[in-house]
Amino acid sequence: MTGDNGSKAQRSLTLRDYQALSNLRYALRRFLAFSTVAAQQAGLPARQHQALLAIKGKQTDGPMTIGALAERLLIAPHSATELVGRLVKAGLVVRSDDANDRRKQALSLTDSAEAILQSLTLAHLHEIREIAPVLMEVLPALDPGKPPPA
Amino acid sequence: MTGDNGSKAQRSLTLRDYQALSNLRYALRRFLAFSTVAAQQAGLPARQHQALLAIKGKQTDGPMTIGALAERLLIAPHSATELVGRLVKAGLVVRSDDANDRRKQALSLTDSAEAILQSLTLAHLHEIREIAPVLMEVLPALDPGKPPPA
DNA sequence: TGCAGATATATCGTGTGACGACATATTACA
DNA sequence: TGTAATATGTCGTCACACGATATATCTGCA
Repeated sequence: MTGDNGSKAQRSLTLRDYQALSNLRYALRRFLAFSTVAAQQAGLPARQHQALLAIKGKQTDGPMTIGALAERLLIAPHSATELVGRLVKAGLVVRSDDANDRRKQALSLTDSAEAILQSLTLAHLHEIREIAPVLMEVLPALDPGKPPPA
Repeated sequence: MTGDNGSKAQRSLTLRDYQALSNLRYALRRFLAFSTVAAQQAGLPARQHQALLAIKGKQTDGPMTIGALAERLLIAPHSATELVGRLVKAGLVVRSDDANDRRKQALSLTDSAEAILQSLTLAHLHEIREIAPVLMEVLPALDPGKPPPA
């Protein structure tokens, strides 16, 4: 095989395309690494922080459930079960039976979780103000239809 | 007085702030999930794909080394050693001794890796054109100095 | 009304991959 | 030259997500 697969046009890929994509991944990694470190300094694993944020930032009506959390975090429902189990054990989340559908578990944050999440969210907003310009710069470089403003 | 809350004003967080941050994380998770699935369909663990991209997209002169790869991927050097070991075993990367500093290992992609990476990069560029508008929309919502267009 | 299937959550064993601790090889420099 | 610093490698361990499976609850339809 020659690696020329013919099913898609590939002439357009230049070294700069690879570099731009690599730079995007690097920027994302740095943001995620910042987030991970910030969460761990606050005493919780990154996944647990994301879960708290997803519970707090729920958009639709009604309480957050295990299943909805799984969808938001893009993990399997039973993985969300385990994650929530760790959060409950850490005193950050409380489960309560949903009155309408007793299969469901309504999730809510404890005061402790609210305090930690507020602090972490402030830090993240600050960090995002640092990296947003980087993203705004690297994203257009990846779209040949919209080259960066000259 | 022009602007005001640019650096120190710590206005209290509203529910919208949490929602905006939650939405950003969700968008990032979807992109990373897309990337993971695409890589696995190409027969590669996500980390190995990222390593290939980092090697291919190297910006500075000279060959990629284990240590430079570790810095780019934000992992410990000995983790990069293990990662490269898996890549070599998979026939995607070749090590060669650096002539100038024999402690270093010069890394290069095999033809097979080049082909896979090209295909994956095309798919990623296409996906980014889909999600870039989402990011462009959610990012300003996180910066109080630049609220989103009503 | 009753029961099969769907839905929601929970449990257990497994596997991947990063890390800490430690080891080895090479280079830099006092 | 000897000693610290740098670069890479090895091994044991651990967290966490998953697949397979189990249980509880709800829904629809005969």
